[in-house]
Amino acid sequence: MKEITSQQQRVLDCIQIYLKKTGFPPTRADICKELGFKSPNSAETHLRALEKKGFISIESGASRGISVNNQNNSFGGDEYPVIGLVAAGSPTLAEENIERTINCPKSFFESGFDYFLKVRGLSMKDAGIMEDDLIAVKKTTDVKNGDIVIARLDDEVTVKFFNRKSSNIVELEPANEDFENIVINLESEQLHIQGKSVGLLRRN
Amino acid sequence: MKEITSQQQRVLDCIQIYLKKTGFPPTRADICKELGFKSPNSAETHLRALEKKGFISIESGASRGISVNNQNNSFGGDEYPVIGLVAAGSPTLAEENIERTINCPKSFFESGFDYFLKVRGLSMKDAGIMEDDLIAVKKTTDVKNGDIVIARLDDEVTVKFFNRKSSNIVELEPANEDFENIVINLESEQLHIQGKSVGLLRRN
DNA sequence: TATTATACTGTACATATATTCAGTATTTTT
DNA sequence: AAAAATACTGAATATATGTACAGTATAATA
Repeated sequence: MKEITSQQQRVLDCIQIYLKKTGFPPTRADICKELGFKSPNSAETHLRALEKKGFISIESGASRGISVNNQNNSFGGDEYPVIGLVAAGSPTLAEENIERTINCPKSFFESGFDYFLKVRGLSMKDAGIMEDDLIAVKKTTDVKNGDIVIARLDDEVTVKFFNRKSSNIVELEPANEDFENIVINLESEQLHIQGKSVGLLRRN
Repeated sequence: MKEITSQQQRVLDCIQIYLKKTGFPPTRADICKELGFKSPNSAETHLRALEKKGFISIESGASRGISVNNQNNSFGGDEYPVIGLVAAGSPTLAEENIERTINCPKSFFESGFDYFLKVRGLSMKDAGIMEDDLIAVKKTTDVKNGDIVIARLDDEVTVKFFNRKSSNIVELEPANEDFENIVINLESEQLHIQGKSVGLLRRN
């Protein structure tokens, strides 16, 4: 699959958005209307280019005969990034990088979520969170005591139970007796709550 | 949503199969060809009936302007049953009943799977399997030592590690020191392997 | 019993739509 | 420097397609 240009990407996005919204592909005219082109041939040439590069297939003669060549053909689903968490045991340097993506229906985890976090270490073992498990993370700062949160301390990211002791004191509690609580004084230390766990995915 | 007739169901199925295969909805003529109708109006009237009953929406004037009204709009996915496992701790009566279904892409768990099993009890706690977790089960009798299997003994179903000690002796091992191994002599007792775990889903 | 819904065939037609041809201009590749 | 790809406008056209109209027949409903 060759390189896609920015305009071709716009057209491809347009097709997928239209598909999601209406349930069927757009016509050349629809694409023009959406992207501001004034000739249906503008859409046509982009479609031919996208077909040539393998991003879409076009059924000749059929109206709206465009299909997006997704390897995993799950429409309605979305690609969610899997972010690697380097050492969740005692938190070390947080090197967040997208390892890959997983196609998963939007509504798969009840309250919606933003990405998967790959777990390292066993600090949350007793909460049933094992090494290489994927935690479905919803980005939010609205967390309650007892929530499993993804927290950042300086450059270190960790997964722990959240427990606010007082207005200034927060404890991050592991679920493994081999690990110790992390006590944070908000006056002297910065705590960034990146989100909370809304689910878990494990693949053997 | 009113009752659907068998013929209307055939048309609805036809639309969804066509969508899955081509990526775009069928024309009236396509439906006729698929179901053996000789007049496009046959398809038309069925479509109108399906629209009236709320199963589909039709964009007036647009070719192939059919969209299926799926509450969870995830095409390409499938409905997988969730089966309740009554007490996985020390195995009790296996009352298998479909609690509900979950829409999930077919390829979500690598080797494919057949249903979700809802876990009761904490006998597999140290393997990261907690109460109410959903185990993705692949139906198979081909299990190796160390696999997490779904096994039936008489009318009791349980989830345990599989460990064949000899040709006649199988041990089912929990992952929780509060529980004890189940030793089965295949000569005197019947062991049915229903399948093995290929993944796990947890929703908070 | 009259009415409505279901389940079709068959014909016809306006229009929605793909697609080709003729240009223009810029950028990238060879 | 020539060729090919990109990125468009604008007009024209064959056909793909929705949709209405005219029938026929049976089952379900009021």
